[in-house]
Amino acid sequence: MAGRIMLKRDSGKLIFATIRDRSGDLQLFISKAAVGDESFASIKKLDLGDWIGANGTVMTTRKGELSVKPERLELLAKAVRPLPDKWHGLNDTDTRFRQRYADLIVNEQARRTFEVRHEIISSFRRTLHEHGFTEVETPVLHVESGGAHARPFTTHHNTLDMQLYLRIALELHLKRLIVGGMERVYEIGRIFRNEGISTRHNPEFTMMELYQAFGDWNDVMEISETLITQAARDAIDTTVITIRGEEIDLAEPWPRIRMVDAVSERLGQQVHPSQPVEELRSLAEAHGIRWEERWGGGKLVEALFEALCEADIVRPTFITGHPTEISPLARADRADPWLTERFEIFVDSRELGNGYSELNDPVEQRRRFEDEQLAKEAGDVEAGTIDEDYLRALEYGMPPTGGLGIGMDRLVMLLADVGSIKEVILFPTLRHEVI
RNA sequence: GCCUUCCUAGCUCAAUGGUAGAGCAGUGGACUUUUAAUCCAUUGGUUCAGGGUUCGAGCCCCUGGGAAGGCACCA
Repeated sequence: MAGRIMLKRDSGKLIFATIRDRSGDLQLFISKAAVGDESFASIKKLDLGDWIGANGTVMTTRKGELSVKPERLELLAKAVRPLPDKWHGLNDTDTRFRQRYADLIVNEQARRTFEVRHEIISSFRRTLHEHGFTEVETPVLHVESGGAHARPFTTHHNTLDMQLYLRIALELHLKRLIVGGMERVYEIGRIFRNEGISTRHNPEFTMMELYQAFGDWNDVMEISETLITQAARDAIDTTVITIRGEEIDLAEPWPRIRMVDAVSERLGQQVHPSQPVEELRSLAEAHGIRWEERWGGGKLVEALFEALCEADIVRPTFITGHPTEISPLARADRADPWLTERFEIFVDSRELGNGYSELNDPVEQRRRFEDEQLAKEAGDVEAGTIDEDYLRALEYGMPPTGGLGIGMDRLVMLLADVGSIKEVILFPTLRHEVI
């Protein structure tokens, strides 16, 4: 067997060493008599952190610990740097994130978190496979930056001499594949947003997006529950998690609340994006929201929701019926053109996912893009532009489709029960280290 | 970008403005059944960097760097 020396207890002619590989810890019982004087002397010189290989027999010590008694022991790789404190581990977040290798060596918690991450992602792939979805890969380098409200990273291709954007969403390419007749596609991929860094935001993060032809928002809400509940079973062996001290069973149906109803209930008066914008502005002002001139009723309703309702959401909840104004790619509600057939999944006040019945009318989509373009020209740096190729795709005919996006990093945070996104990303974005 | 807090040995942490320390790791020694082994001895410092105040600064002040949390933005 092979492993890294994590602990060493030297009692003269007998050395106990705890070695670790990815499957766990094992004790070596190294007897001077069994390995010979010369070899024993070199084993005495081994340090914590060294990688060794050993051949021997399985035995039990007097205290009953299963051990291996080596006849031969080989140094595989020397650790020149000392390991962090064997008892206290590595606490300094700066060192833990910059030197993740050291963090993983000594912190069990860090190893577990990334195992949970792996189990969640592979669980998603299994569930989606069972539902007949095809995994695809779409470009990271985009000519147009679309599919979400976010500031992109820009880059440049030398030979083509063209400006490119790192993708901020997977959406528009995946829906092109629905036009192409692939019917059920998904991608789990990295996206990039040139925005602030916080406990919930990293400039590059992992998104799962799926699109299902002949489905709508109700179908993808159902898939959301299935994906996440099954991921919990696979990754942490339970669907019951504790959020803010409250025990919550993910397997129970998630409440569905319309955004306008949540705000109305909170305010004690009906709110709707169709009402005069002045009324909504004064409501916003009454609650300390700094609104902007270009905001319509829809944006104001969203701002009210964020200010008044978001903080109170603990258990997974579908907030539905987002205003059309803030949902340029979602199909309008068949019963209310001011709202869309859209939902966001909120858990513990954080947005975890987003989905809707996709807008598949190229004429209506062009109108929405034009509104985006106007907002961009008016100074909204996150607004999109008119993606002519996407419109051309829609003109070939996109079947009615339901779409869903889930922020994988935040899902890992939820199930692994860690408070910072840096804990679920192996190498989070940090400033330059001054050495 | 803003606010608050933090940065001392390889790691985890101490140190009223008055000689920079402990535990672990390392080094030397004792020990053939340990479990963070134990015991004896011992090495190790540009106190994040630079400036200032002071007889004297790890500690007070200023500037810069990095981190964490919060706010803003967002998923």
